[in-house]
Amino acid sequence: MTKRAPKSGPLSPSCSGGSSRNLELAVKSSEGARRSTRLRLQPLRKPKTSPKKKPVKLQTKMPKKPATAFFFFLDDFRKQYQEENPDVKSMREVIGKTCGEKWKTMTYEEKVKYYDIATEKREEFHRAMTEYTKRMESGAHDESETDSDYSE
DNA sequence: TTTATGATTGTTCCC
DNA sequence: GGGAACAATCATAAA
Repeated sequence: MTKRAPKSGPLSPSCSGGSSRNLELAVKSSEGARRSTRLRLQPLRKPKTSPKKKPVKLQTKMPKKPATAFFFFLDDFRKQYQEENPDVKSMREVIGKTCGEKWKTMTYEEKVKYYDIATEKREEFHRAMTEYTKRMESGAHDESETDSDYSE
């Protein structure tokens, strides 16, 4: 267990009239950006034999994957938890489980604001990736560029 | 000093 | 369709 949970849909967007539009948008935009993302998400993937951790910086210019709704909730939850439990230092052990459990008990209406944020971020991510892909195809993937990025 | 670990769910991609 | 990787965070451990 503890592996990745089966793909249980993040609640049907049609369940609520709240920001279902955003969710629809996300679906549409992802469909369009899918091809583009594939171009640059490929190098993002590490070989299966690689350790679990991220390669730190494969391509600094590459936009990172946007956080999911759960992650935005996690961020909120973490701050709140820190305020309520300033003595608890082993947050990494508690937050994950506690937040996960609470997430499951939350209603769609409670979650929808986080889905909203995640959707916006995802759209930004897709736009950034489209731009990035264009630059790559234009031959703008200069190594010195990634380096100079630091020396701004 | 630097990097990996763990714990969670959602999203995305490849096979 | 399903499996796998990666996204954030951060105290702690290990190299």
